[in-house]
Amino acid sequence: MTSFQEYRERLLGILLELAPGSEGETERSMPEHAMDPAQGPSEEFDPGRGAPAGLYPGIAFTRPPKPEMGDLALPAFPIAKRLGQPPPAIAARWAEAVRAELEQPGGRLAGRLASLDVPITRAQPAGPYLNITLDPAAMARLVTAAVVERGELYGHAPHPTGQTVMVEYSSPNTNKPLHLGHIRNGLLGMGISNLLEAAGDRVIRVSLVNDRGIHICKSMLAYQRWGATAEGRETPASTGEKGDHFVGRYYVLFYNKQMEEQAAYASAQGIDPARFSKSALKGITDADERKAREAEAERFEKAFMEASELQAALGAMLRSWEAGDPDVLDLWRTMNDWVYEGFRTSYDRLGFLFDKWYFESDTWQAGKAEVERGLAAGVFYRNADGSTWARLEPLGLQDKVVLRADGTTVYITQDISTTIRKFEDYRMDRSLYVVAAEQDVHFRNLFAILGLLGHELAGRCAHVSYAMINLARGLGKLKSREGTKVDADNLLDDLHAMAKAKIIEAGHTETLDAIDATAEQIGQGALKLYLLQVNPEKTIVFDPEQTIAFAGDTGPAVQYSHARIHGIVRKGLAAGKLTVEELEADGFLRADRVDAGLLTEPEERDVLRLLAEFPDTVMAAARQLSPAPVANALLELTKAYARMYHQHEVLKAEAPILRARVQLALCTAQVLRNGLRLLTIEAPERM
RNA sequence: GCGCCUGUAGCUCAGUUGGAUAGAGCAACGGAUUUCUAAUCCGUCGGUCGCAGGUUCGAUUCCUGCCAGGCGCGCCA
Repeated sequence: MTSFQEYRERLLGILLELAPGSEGETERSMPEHAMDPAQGPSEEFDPGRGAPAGLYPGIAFTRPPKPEMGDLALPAFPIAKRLGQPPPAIAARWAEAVRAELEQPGGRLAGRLASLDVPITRAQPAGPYLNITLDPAAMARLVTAAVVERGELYGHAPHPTGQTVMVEYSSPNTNKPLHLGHIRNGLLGMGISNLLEAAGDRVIRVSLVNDRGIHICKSMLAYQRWGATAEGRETPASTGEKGDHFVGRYYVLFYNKQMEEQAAYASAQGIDPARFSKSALKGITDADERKAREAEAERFEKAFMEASELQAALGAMLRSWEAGDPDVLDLWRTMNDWVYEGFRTSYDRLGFLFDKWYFESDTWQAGKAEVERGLAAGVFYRNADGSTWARLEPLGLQDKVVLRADGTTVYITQDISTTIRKFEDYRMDRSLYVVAAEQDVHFRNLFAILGLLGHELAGRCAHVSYAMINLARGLGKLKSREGTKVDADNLLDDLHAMAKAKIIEAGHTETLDAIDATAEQIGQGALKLYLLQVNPEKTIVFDPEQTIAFAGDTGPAVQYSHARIHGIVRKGLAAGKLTVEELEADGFLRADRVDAGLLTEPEERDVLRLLAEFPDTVMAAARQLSPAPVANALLELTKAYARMYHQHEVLKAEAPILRARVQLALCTAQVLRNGLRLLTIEAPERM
């Protein structure tokens, strides 16, 4: 069984042998690319390797701009450059050589061209390109057979790479519920993990929970002070809230109380805090004046923090926690358990999976030991005030605190030891951190510090950065404490309701026995494909009303195509156009009942081409560590399929064509399903 | 001020290690089908690829500078 990719590589090799100048030029062209030390490191982690390294490295098939020009194109530029001749002349000579071989199969290549699974029917020069047209019937047979044979693995690399990659994502805080930003993060993490697996890597999915630190103490302190009701302390069970929302409410409460405290402090000092608001600062046009005001704001903030009773209590609580105070630890465990229960519910709903959970509370102390090592090694130094710093200036970064003056750890301290722990646990070849771009500097610092400490693993770590989601209409950044976040659970509920309303409106309630399950799949499909079709480095502007839609380039449109294909098969069976005996267990038609060679309509060939290229897209996406190419390929396939079935009726066609079209539809459904699964989106069979 | 990211049609985005005439969706307008599920299809309209240089046979893509927006430059995480 040959895949289109294997076929194409074989064809490329043969065509290059027929290229002008190939006999004399090969020896000279080999060495310069054969050993390029600069390529070494990137090669090691490149999941999409296997590009044809022929006689002319760097030459590869492209696609002609119009289908009638051919199926594949080779640019003649590299050869033209080497031979010092104009590209069109090269292309013309090349095409002539290919034609001669086609007409006399016993020639130079001993009939290799003629023995290909898919014969060439035309080789034509077009300007600087050699355009190749393939036999459509053979092409259709090859592509459908590949999809049928590989089934749910179509798009996956045929061989494992032997590489193990860890992907960390989600990484929530235990004091606030998940918001839209976490969904983007989780989708990227899941998508990248799925893609690397498809490329043949072994992937370990981990979540690192931020379950300790001064910010966690905020919800704890708030609960300790204001969590009592007449009936005693309230709990998620007593209020009926989801655990993470319950704790998040106390986090917001702390914030609000501290704002009150700040207002009181300001008025006692005779200061108007409105002077320091974002809008007030923005309103100052004079640069010097604004700088002065910002400095003033900073001084005020610092003075308040020093005077704040809440801040002092927070610091005391953190020290108690680090000292192992049983009461504080008890409260901490109780509240964290509430949060985890809430998280579990949300992750299950979204389909996010993890192989391993790391908790900063388990690793932070080992970070202190690493700090001691760094001090001993002279890569860290202690400041006069007692704080400990990593010397990063020689590396072009700024020195970084690794231990506070009071001896407590900071964020990066525990990340040092967590990273080491991860490598001890899994000995992976590579460790990826899917974390927002706000933390670019943090990861540069982290990897630099690990390197300074002499850890070889530093070179195996990489930060997969992505941009944040902004809200349309000036709602601002998705931060939870201001209360302007887009809460994940609420958003999913809204989408579910919208999808359900649409099902009811369309009158599909009678054919659907699981309306709620389907509505959930569609609502999530809309959100997930919307978020995944844009490249990670791009900021997403989120407008719930305008951007989550069910028509056009959307998840539901992809799901709809998938559902309709199943509808056609159901209808074909019901109408006696197809029989159950013809269907294999995997859902495809039996090979001896189908001749895909009958699929020669232009719209059918468009679909076949996209099916053929799907594995390329998956590999490219894995290489780019971005699910976006897959999302966009699915949308393209969906549109091509919709055009096709609109123009060429399946069930009313003559029996042989009917079966060929059903098989093509089934292949399309398979690829849509495979792609959607890479994106953590479900593919309903009815909607 | 310094660093990173982004800038493509009115809006939201694609654009495959630099390749042929830069593509979708939405919106607007006009059409198709008493359906193989209208969550569909066809057509029209819409572009100085932020600006200016440079490298190249060839630049939306690579380099430099500038402009605009975002993020970061915490003993927060």
